[in-house]
Order: sequence, then C-alpha cells, then structure tokens
Amino acid sequence: MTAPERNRARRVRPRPTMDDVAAVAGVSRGTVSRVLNGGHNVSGPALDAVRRAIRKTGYVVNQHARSLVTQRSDSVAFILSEPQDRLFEDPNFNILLRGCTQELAEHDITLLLTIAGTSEDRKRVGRYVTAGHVDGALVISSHAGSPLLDDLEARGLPFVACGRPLGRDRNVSYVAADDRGGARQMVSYLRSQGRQRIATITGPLDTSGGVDRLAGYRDVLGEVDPRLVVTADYSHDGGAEAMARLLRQVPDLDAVFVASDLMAVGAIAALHRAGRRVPDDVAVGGFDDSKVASTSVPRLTTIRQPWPRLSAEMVRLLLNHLAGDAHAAVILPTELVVRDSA
Amino acid sequence: MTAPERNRARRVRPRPTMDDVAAVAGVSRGTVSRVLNGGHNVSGPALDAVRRAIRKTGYVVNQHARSLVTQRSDSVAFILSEPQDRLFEDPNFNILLRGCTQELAEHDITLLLTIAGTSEDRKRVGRYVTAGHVDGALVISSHAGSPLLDDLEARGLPFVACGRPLGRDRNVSYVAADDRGGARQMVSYLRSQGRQRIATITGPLDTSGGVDRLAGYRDVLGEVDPRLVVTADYSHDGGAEAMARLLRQVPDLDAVFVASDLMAVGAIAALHRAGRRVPDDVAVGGFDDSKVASTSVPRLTTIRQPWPRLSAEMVRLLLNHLAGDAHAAVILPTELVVRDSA
DNA sequence: CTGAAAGCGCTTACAG
DNA sequence: CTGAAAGCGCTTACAG
Repeated sequence: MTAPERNRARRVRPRPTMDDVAAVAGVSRGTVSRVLNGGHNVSGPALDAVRRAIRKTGYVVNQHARSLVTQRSDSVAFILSEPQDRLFEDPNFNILLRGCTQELAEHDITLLLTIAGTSEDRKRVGRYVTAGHVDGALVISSHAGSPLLDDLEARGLPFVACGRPLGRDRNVSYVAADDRGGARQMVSYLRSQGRQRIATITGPLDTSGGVDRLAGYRDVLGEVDPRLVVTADYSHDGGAEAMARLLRQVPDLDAVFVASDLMAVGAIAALHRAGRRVPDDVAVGGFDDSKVASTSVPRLTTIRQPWPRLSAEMVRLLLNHLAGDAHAAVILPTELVVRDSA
Repeated sequence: MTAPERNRARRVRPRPTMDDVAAVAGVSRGTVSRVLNGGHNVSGPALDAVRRAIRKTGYVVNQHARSLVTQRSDSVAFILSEPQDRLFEDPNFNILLRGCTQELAEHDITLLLTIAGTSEDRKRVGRYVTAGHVDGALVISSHAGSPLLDDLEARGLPFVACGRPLGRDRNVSYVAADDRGGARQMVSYLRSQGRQRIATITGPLDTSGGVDRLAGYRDVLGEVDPRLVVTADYSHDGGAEAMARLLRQVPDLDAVFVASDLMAVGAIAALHRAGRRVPDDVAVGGFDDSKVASTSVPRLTTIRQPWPRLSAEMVRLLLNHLAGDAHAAVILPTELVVRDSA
C-alpha cells in the first residue's frame, strides 16, 4: 500500500508540508524552517507571509522528519517500573508525574508515561526508549536490581532515577528525599514525647525507602529488640497485617514509626480492631505527608517529602544530563509535620 | 552543535545504522531492511549473516527514519482528558489502561499515556498527537463538549472514545457498557427486594454515565419525586455529601441506586454516620464492580462493567479504523452482582 | 536576509 | 533473491 493509498484508506487528508507553506508564502523552504525555529534572520515581511501561510495551510511540523535531522525527539519518558496497581494506589506518583510534566512543558518537552510492571513490559519499554523515541528518561523504580537501569545505561540513554538506586548510587543520577534523616526526625520526636517502646514497620528491604528509613530508626534507638522491626510492602493492607504482628510480638509497644502514610493508615485500622487508642495507647508516625495523612482519623503525624522540589530537581538534572553534564545526586531535606496520631 | 558534537557532549556512542549492519554482513542495505521487515525474499545465508551482524553491532532501528517513509509511528496515544486526580482515584482507568496496553502489544503497537487534565494540557496534547507522533488515539473523556475531540476530528486522526460521547455519538467511534440497561437491572432488583422509596445519586449530567444511568432509573420508576434525585461528581466524598442531602430531603427512603461504586462507598459512610443500617434500613446499589465493591463493609451489590471486553473492543475498533473502516459504536452488556449492601 | 543543496536513516518499487 | 536508487520531510551550513 503506497502512502497516498493509505491516506485514502484512512480518509486522512494529506498533510501539508513545508514546501506547501513555502509555495503559499512565496519563499523558500529554508525560510519557512527558520521561522519555525525561532524566526532569526528573517525579514519582517517574510515572517508575516510565512505565518499567514502556516495558518492558511494548517501546517504542523512532521516530528519524525525533524527528529531525523536534529537527532532529538524533544520528548522524555517517565518510566514507572512498578506493578501497575502500585501506581494507582500511591498518590505520590500522581504529584511527581504532574510536577515533571509541568516542569518539562516549560522547556517544550513532552513527557510520555510508560508503565513497565512486568518483565515483559520492561523489555518492550527498553526497546522503545532506545529506538530514538525519547531523548532521556525519568525512572521511578524503587526496587533494587531492576534490569531496566542496566539497559538504559548500556544504551547510553541519559536518565535520572527517583530515590536512591540501591547498589548503584555511585554511577547513576538520582534525586531523593533524605529518608534516613527524616526517619531520625520522626523517631526522635516520638522519644521526646515520652514513648519508651518504639516499633517500626519498614518498607521492602530492597528499596532505599525501606533500608534508609530503617537506618534512621536505628540511628536514634541503636540495636533494638528484633521483634520491634517488621517489614511490609507499602500497601494499606500490608501495614495492617504488620501492625497486627507487632501487637502479637510486642504487646507493650507504645509507639510505631511506619515507613509510609498508606501503611500507617492500615496500621491505625489494625490498632483500632485490637482496641488500642491512637495516640493515647500507641503513637503512630508516618512518612510521606501524602493526601491521606490529613484526611485519616486521627490525622497523621508524619514526615513531609518535598514533592514539588523532587520533580523540579529530577527535571533539572535530566536537562543538564542532556546537555552533557556528568552524573549527580541530589538529596532534599524533609520536614516533621505534627498532627494528631503522635 | 553538530550531531557528532552532541554525541560527544552526551557521551553517547554513535548508534549503528543499517549501513553499518550491511557492511558487517556483506550485503546491501536493502537486504538488511528486508530482514528487519519479516525476512521475506531473503536467502538463508543472507538472513543468518544479517542477524549476526545485527547482534554484533547492537543495531536498533531508528524509528524516526522508518516512520518518515512508512508514514506510521506504530504507536497510539491513550489520552486521559480528565483532571489528573481522577485517574488516580478511579481503579477503572487502571484496568482499562492495562487491557489496552496488552491488547496493543500483541500487534506490536506501543501505547503512550498522555494526561490532559487542564485546557492547556489539551492544547499541548492536541499538537503532539497531530504532529505525527501517533497513528491514532484512545480517548477517555466522559465530559461533554471536550474541545479535544474536535481537534482530533479536524486533524483527521483516527480515534475511539470510551463511553458514549454526549452529543456526538453519531460521528465518533466509541465503546461503552450498557449504562442505561445496567441501571434498569439494578433498580428493578431493588424493587424486587420490596424497596418502596428508591433514591438515586447520579454522576455529572454532562457525562453519559450520568445521564444514561439516570435514564435507566427512570425507565423503571417513571417520573419520581424530584427530591429523590441528587447529582454528585463520582468521588467518594461527593457520594457522602449527596447521601447526606438525600437523608435530609427524603428521610423515609429505603434504597438508593448510586451511579458509581466509589460514590456508593461514600454514601454508606454517610448512612453509618446518620445511624442507618445497610442494607437493613437502606439498601445501596452501586455501579462498576470496581475493586472497592468487594472490600467495602458491607460488600457492594453492584453492576459489573465488562472491563476486559471494553478495552479489547476499543483496540479492535481503533485498528479497524487505522485500516480504513468507518465509524462504529459498540455497546456491551452489564451484569448484576449481588453481595451484601442490597 | 535568502535560496540551493546536502544529508539525516530508513523503505520500497524497479530492474536484473 | 539482490542491489542501486529514489524519496519520505525536515534542518543547516554555505554561498551570496
């Protein structure tokens, strides 16, 4: 099927090209191109004529042709290398995504969201991003040992990770909140409130949020009774189950530092079911300051992650990367937000 | 900055081209291309040599160059023309997105998720999809009068909408569940259970889910006391507020048909706060059969939307469209799922 | 300020 | 089965 035939088949009117615009404007193709790319070195009358011709013909640049010569696509992939459910359960991704989109739009760069939950997805996405579709990538992948990062590195595609990529933080650009410092803030606060027996529900230990927040907990409390430490999966139900286990293992606990707000809400539900009052009997401290933190009952005392700054820094780092800069890491400070749960 | 300079700046090793592969394999560029595109009309030895050369050089096709000649991009946009929050609150999008991705992957087509919540976003996305980046679009936009659909139509970009596009269902392809029939099923069921005073919480009346489900309610009950009908915004809190209003307006209601599960859960919360038992005092029927329907307390009696079939049909319609077929609409049947809330 | 021309990396009739 | 060649729609030195 030839291109004209296909156009007919699809009932697509043939798109005007730069030559069409040039003909209408009575100038050469080069002049049209110059107008399109900033209008430098173009006389006033020529500029007007070309602009009019563009409007008249309804011309839109063919991005493929442009990219072929510029070797750029002016778009960036936002790769979510997590099971898809996670995306929809976690409001933090939402904020991050929105921030990155806006930040990039200001540089006229389009953000493409690609979801790579399964390993098959990851292969497909790996092929896609290295086929020249995008200039770089923002990668959200908290789990260690993701082969996707290897792929991107092997292909030489510039990218920035969100969160410290475990085991490769020396040769990969990333932006992260100060997980360890934030955990220290929270646990110190709990202790300053007179809590004696402080447990913790950690995130998965193959994520930086899991290990770093646990490290902060230990910075304050030292080596604790191992029954005080339980690991969960960042989900609401996971937090509830972990809390139930803690109550069995350490019935006399009077505080718990939970490594995410979503898990903290689950933990509170489990405490209620067990007849414990929050914060009277057990103080609960979360992490993230996500939306649920202020709508839950009681409202969560938590550690605020600097979401707007995180996305802004990710984009800044990526743009620098595209311009040739070397790897860099940015750690942003967190903030203690005291509400009702502790 | 020239391409080689840029490569140096970005520390990107120059990508091998088809000519590199051809040289290594000792064949012409045309033969390499034939291997890449199915391997027809290529001798066994040539096939082997080319495949080896591809592996050795690490060649990946330059999609821009290919698209320039084929006039196809082999990718499709999934446009979410809703406020972004909605996406993350509504698990149905999740299922739809996953279904479409998988369905398209089987045809070697990449799905790009683009979010167009604000009108500025919509302009940007409109430009993007009509610049040749994608061959077509799947559009999720429940609200009437979205200028995005106009844009796509004006540009002649093939697309399929999810849900009946109000006011333009004659000239736009779409796939929808039988909203009206489903609502009839639920309301008939409530009545068959002996309920006398059945209220409804509708979705926004500029969405097909809003008007069609209300129409189904009226099909069964006829013209009702207007105080029995309240409109909300598909959100949890919106459902709770609407329920509170219904209780004020019609204290003696004994059932309510809610146009989405998320709102139904909010309505149940409001009923609890008002001291009404579900379903003893008030029966609650939802719509969607989304995830919350089976985890809420009590579990929701609801209308199941055929999510997997919805995505499959959307993709099928779009592929047909790309092949030149005319507009088409597909309405899929729903199913009553009886649980505990009614 | 402007145009003619080369070239980006592919696919695809065409001739053999 | 294979190669040489045209052409997809742009950008960008280059010469004027």
